[in-house]
Amino acid sequence: MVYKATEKTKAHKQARRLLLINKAVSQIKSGGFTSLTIESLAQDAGIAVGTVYKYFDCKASLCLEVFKVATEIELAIINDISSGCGTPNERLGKAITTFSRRAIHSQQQAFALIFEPINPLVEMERLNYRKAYALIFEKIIIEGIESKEFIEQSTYLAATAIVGIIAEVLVRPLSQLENKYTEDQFIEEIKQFCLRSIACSTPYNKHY
Amino acid sequence: MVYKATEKTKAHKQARRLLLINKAVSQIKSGGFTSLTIESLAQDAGIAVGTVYKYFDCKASLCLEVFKVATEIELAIINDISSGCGTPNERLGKAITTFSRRAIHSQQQAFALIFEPINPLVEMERLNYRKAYALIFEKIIIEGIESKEFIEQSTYLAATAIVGIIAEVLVRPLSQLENKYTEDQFIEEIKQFCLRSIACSTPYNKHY
Amino acid sequence: MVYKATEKTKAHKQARRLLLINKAVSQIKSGGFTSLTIESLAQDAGIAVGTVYKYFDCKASLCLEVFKVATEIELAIINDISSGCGTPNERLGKAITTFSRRAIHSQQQAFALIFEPINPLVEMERLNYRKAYALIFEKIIIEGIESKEFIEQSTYLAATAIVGIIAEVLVRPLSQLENKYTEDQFIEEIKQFCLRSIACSTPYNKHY
Amino acid sequence: MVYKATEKTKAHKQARRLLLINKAVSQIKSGGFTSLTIESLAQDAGIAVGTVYKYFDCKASLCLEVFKVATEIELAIINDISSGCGTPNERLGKAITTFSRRAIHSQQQAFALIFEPINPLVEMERLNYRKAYALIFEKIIIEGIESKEFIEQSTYLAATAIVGIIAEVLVRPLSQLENKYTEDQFIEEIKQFCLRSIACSTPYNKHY
DNA sequence: AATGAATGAGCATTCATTCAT
DNA sequence: TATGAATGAATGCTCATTCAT
Repeated sequence: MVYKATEKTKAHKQARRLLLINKAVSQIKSGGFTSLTIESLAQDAGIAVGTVYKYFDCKASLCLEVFKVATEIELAIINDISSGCGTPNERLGKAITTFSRRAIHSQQQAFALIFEPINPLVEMERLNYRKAYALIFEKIIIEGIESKEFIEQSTYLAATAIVGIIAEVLVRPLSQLENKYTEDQFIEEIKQFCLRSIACSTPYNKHY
Repeated sequence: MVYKATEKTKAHKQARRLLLINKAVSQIKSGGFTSLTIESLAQDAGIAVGTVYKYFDCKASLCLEVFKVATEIELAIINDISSGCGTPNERLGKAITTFSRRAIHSQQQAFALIFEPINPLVEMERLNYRKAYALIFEKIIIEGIESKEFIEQSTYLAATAIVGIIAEVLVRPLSQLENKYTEDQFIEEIKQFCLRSIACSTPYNKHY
Repeated sequence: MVYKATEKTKAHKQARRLLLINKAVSQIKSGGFTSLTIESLAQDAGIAVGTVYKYFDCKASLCLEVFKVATEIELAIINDISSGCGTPNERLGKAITTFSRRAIHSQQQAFALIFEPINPLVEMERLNYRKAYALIFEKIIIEGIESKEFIEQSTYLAATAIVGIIAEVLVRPLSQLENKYTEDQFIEEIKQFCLRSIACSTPYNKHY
Repeated sequence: MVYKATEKTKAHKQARRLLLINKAVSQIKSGGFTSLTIESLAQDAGIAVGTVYKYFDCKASLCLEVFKVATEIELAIINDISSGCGTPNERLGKAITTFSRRAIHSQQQAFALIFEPINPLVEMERLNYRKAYALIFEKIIIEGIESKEFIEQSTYLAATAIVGIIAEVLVRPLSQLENKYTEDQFIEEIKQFCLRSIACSTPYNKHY
């Protein structure tokens, strides 16, 4: 009986945690981590300020959880694409375009997850997240190297560079795209840039 | 006489401004813009809080000034290298390695100048600064395309990508390098990655 | 149960608000709005600075509230007298003497409410307050004109003038009365001055 | 020789004082005493901040001087009119309309001189200024009482009330006139209101 | 377990006044 | 005498965290 009650309690507690995290994710989606305060979160979740501290030690660890959940969703999406069928070249291209498109369409969230300084705890986790991303890209790159589709290179650098390019080109401006290109054209450009470097494929039939 | 006095005064004032800016730069070098408060700056410079406001309207414009001074130093260095002699390939390579090396050695400052959100005024200036960087790289890239050393491509994307790669790989971690590589090796890797994409040169005699 | 708790909480919150407002009123009574600072108020109420902001958005809205509460008390008193029985002449006379007496006895508060510049929000409210005052006086004046007790005239001007006279004669000096007259005599003078103008009644049996 | 030099110096000093006072008057004309700072005044006069303190002990006494000069100009104008020829009724009427017109046309200055809280020193002087005004009005009123044009009354109250009415009706709103009346009509109304009370003259041929 | 009121350190900014040159 | 750079106390406001109920 007691055990069961505890079980129930635990489940309830976990549900509350998730609710809080989801609400927090919503907040960072629209205003970044800056807009996330304990008070606004509590209000949003319909609970008291003090209650938040029953589920999270302090704001830093709340942010950490929020960061983890949000990034894991992104990671899973990219991971799915990467594990799909197709040549490494195709799969890497798809991963890059997907990542790019998501970055454009959730620019504020992408900015928060990739750039926004939050606290040392999160910064450390961000390194892990970047590593995870890199690992996904790296896996494809390694396969491509093995199949001779890609040239020999530092897979760590290549994977990290992809993130850097997309972040710099699409996320950090937190603004409009160059209107010289459509979204599709721009994403295609980015893909080509990355693949030229990794696959060392000379592009043809492209005119600027 | 009066003229001289004014001259002297102006020089003195400019000297004090510079002192403050330098002290501020020191602060952002070790703790980023976050650690820069008017009080800490005043204390650091051995003056009163109110005195800071004799030299700067408000904190926002102080930050702007600090940002400008620090970035202009960086820009000038890269610009010098870019305008030197050598083929576009050589010059772009040199620019990339120089930028990389400086980023590694003043990581906290590089982070502050490239990433740290400060205030809208600085963010606008940052766009200019990024454009200036891109323009330097773009100039070489355009020359390279004209001399057929580089392939046809979006020079805007290429230039921006360079900044993104270096930022992501070297600056954002705000941490140690992968110990697999020496600093020199890593920088060489970055250069190769960028040049492969821009010059589409197949690397040879490289072993990983 | 929950409902009750909310009720209680609300009542408590309202009580605290009132406490703060009352403390603030006390402060303006002795030193005007100038002497009212968030810190002094907090200290006076025995709470922390931050707590004040649980009850009021900002200092401006606190001042507005304080202003409203204090003026509404004054308005209600004058209004009661004005709606009482008696001829317009009698009622207007009573309203003027009551207003005068209160102005004398809470000179600093009267000054704060009528003259002291505070902030745009309060200035706007002050216009409303003056309008409300004028309306009370105007209502009696209009009745008096209808009953031919008062002559035809600009009721707006007449009502405003009453406030002006009392303010100038009793409030603004922020000092002692002419010792030539007793308080009662002086108030009687003011009443006669106003009524002569409004009712155009030639006074008789008065000796100076 | 020394004596002469001192003379010259004194004259020079006096000239500087006047320059400063005039500049200060200009400032309060456009922005009230609030806008008058030692720094803005020094800049306006083309001298150093510290120099201002060679001519005035402190800001309070500067304000006092400025207040005195500005009010004395106003007083002189009203005084001229009051000492002119005509019956007391005519002269009082003229004084009231002149005062009113000046108040409307220099509302900001009128506000500063009549209402704006500055400092205890000035507040005391303001009482003198009001007394001076009252004295001018009083003189006419006393003459009118002697000539039986005006009824017996407290001349102090009557004189003060005039100031109060004009201040309340024209100055304090620091805004537009009721658009029901033209400026001339409104001033005429005010005159009539005052004269009805003081001269106890039943107005005729007026329609509202 | 939940509440939510209370905390208080921390920061940008203003301006009359001083004093060494 | 004139300068003007320097002073520093004072104030409104924020928000993560605590704790009595």
